[in-house]
Amino acid sequence: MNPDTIITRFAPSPTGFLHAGNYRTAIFAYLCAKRSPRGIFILRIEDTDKERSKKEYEDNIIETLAWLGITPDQTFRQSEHSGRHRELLEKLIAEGHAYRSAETPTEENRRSEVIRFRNPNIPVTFTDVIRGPITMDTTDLGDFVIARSIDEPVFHFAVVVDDADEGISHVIRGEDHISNTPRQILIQRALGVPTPVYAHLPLVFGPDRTKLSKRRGAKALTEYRDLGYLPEALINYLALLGWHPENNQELFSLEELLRVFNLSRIQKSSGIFDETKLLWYNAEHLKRLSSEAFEAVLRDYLQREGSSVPEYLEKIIPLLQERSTTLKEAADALGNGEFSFFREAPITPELLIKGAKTDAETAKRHLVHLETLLIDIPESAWDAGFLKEQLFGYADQEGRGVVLWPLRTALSGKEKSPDPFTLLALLGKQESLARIGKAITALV
RNA sequence: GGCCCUAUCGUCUAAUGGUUAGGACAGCGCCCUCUCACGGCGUAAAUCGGGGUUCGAAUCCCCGUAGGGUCACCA
Repeated sequence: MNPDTIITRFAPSPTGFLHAGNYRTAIFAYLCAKRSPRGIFILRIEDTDKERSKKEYEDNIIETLAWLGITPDQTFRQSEHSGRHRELLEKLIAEGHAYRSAETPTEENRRSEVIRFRNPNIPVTFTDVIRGPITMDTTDLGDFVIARSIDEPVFHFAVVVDDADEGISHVIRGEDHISNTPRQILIQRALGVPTPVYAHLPLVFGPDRTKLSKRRGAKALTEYRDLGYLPEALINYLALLGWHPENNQELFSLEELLRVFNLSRIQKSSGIFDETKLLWYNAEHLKRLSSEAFEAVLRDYLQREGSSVPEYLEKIIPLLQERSTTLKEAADALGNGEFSFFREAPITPELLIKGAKTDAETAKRHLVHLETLLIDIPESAWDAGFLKEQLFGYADQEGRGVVLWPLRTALSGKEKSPDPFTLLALLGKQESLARIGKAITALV
């Protein structure tokens, strides 16, 4: 094995939906492994807690990782290794590093016998890549439990065995595991397996500065997909929450991250998950897409949400792309929002003059004049640029607001919309003239 | 409480003994503009406190303080 090859794992327990902080850990572990030659990233489902582990959660983890594009090279389930756990447990007992211990069953702990580790009661020092050397006295751990029975290893024992068997070179996990590390090192020494490199990531908190949790409104990551976020945006945001490149670059694709990511630039202090900044990343990544790619992801999104795809979608893709910060926003704009002008333009005399600061008579006069100008423009020349050329002189001369506001509202039926030239081009000559005619009538 | 970790604008962060403490998001203002969005420009905003060390400290050391983690037959 190449000594530069890094093998990392993401080892969630399928006992609930994972939040952004968990996936940030996965992203860092993935980047760390994949930056090295032939690096391997392993997904290990830690399902030793049989009561609380659920298939539903496991599926969600796999689905989310796939959506993010963080593909594991191998996937294990910890329960698959139970034979190996038992074997090493027996070895430890035979060698005197562990022993069967008689217990008095209590309300919570029903067993009358468990397997305990014979604690040498020594200080253990390990070097964390992010924090430097950390020393802890293991004495107060006592002879801790490593298995509920010979066939039911506890987390601390199972991780050590699996990490060793899978050849994990770097353990990248949350800071909440720092105090677990010394006892795991004790087990490693008893087993005679190497101690991996440890990198304990700072935690991610919610805006209320408390640990991210479902209870406090933290979303399962798939909810962001449903809200119209791009996986690229989540990856980019999460990677830069607690890590920073050497320059000021903010926008990264996964491939770009793979080129510059480095464990040594990870922050020591915990960060706060900021949805506002995530939204900005999403808007930026949406803008970076080619219009073909944008259309494709939007169609996917509409399909997944069960929304209909309007026949004019293709025409307004550029507008949608520029104006949307999420795919949901684009979908909403398409449905009943600012782009519904494609279906209908409900006008009232009030709307037609509202922002023009003029009276109905004047607005009508301008619309009539514009109508005569437009009638002469052939369909073959009917594009936004040319239309603006033809009409802008008049608007400039008469007052832009007083001319353009009635025109724009006549076409869109809305106070807020794209500019009138874009609208004319989008609607086509026939529909545009029909709407202008309607507006003129309304102003009588 | 014991043990452990952490501490720069509201948020994410840069600056590894010498900078007017830099950037980004959000905020605010201005410009562009018929409206909305985009875009451009600008503005405000921080080294937790106290002691050292040093010619010089955001940076190194100590003590406080604050926040967090962990003390399971959960992971």
